[in-house]
Amino acid sequence: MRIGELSERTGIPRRMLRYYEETGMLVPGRCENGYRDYDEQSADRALQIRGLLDAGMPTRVIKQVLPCLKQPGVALVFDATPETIDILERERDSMSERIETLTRSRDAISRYIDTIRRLRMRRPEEVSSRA
Amino acid sequence: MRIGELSERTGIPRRMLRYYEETGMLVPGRCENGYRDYDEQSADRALQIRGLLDAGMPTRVIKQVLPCLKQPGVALVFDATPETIDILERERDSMSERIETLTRSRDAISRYIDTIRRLRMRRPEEVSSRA
DNA sequence: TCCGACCTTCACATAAGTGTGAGGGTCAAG
DNA sequence: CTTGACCCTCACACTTATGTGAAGGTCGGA
Repeated sequence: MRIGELSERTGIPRRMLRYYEETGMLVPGRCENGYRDYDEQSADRALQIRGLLDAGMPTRVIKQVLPCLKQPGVALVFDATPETIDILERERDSMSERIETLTRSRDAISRYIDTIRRLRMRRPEEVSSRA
Repeated sequence: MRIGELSERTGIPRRMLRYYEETGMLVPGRCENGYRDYDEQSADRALQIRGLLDAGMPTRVIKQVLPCLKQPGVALVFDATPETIDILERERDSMSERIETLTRSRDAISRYIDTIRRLRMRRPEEVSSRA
C-alpha cells in the first residue's frame, strides 16, 4: 500500500511515516515510480513505533528494539552479539522503571478521581456542580 | 536545602531543577539572599517529575497531574472543576495505554533475550562466544 | 581581606519530533 | 489533453527538554 493509505489506517501523518523511514525504524519498499510501498505488517509496526515514541523512547533505541517485536520466527537471532544483549537488558530494565513510575502515578490519579467523585456524591452542595 | 544539595541527592542537574521551577512543576521558596530553598519533600517530587518526563509526559501535563500525587491529605480537592476531572481521566487513560504498550514491548524483549540465552546454552558452537 | 565554593539571571545552542509548504512528478478519469 | 488526487524531495520553522557559559552576588574560612 502507499503512504496515504497507511496514514489513514493508522492515523499517523505522512510526514511522520517518512520520518520513521529516515531514521531507519520503518523502511518500506519502492514502486517503479519511486512511491513508497508498505506491506501489511507495516500498520502494526507503525503503531508500535508510535506507542514507543509516545512513551518517550528515542528512535535510536526503538530501532534496536523493534527486531525483537516481530515474534513470528525468531530466525533473526543470528545478529545478537553480547553487546546487543547488554543493550537489550538495560533497555528492558529502564522500561520496567518507566512502567512502575507510570503505574504509580496512574493509580494515584485514579484514587484522586475516585475521592472527588465520592465527595461530590455525599455533599453536592459543597461542590461546583455545573456539570 | 539549596539547589546544589537537592541536585546531589536526586542526581538531577541544577539546570533542570531551575527549569522545573520555570515551568511551575516544582517551585521552591527563597532565602533572604535570593537562593532557592527546597523542603524535604522536594526530593521525591523532583524524582517523580523526572520519571514522568522520561516516560514522555510533557511538563504541561505533569503540572496538572502532580497535585494528585501528594497523597497525604487530599484537602486540595476544592479546585477540582469538572474540566479538571475530564483532563485527569483522559490522562489516566492515555497513561494506561502507554503502560500497555511498554509492557508488551518489554515482555517481547524479555522473551527474545531468553530465547537467545537458551540457544546459546544448547549450541554454543553456533554462537559468537567472545564473552 | 580575599579566595573558593556556592548561588543568581540571562542567553545562546542543540537535538528530537513534528508542522507546513514550495516545486515538481505520476496517473487515472473525464 | 487536462484536471485532480495522489506521490516525491527539500527545506525552513517551531517546541520541548537539555547543555553550556558568561557576568555577577553571597558567604565562610585561611
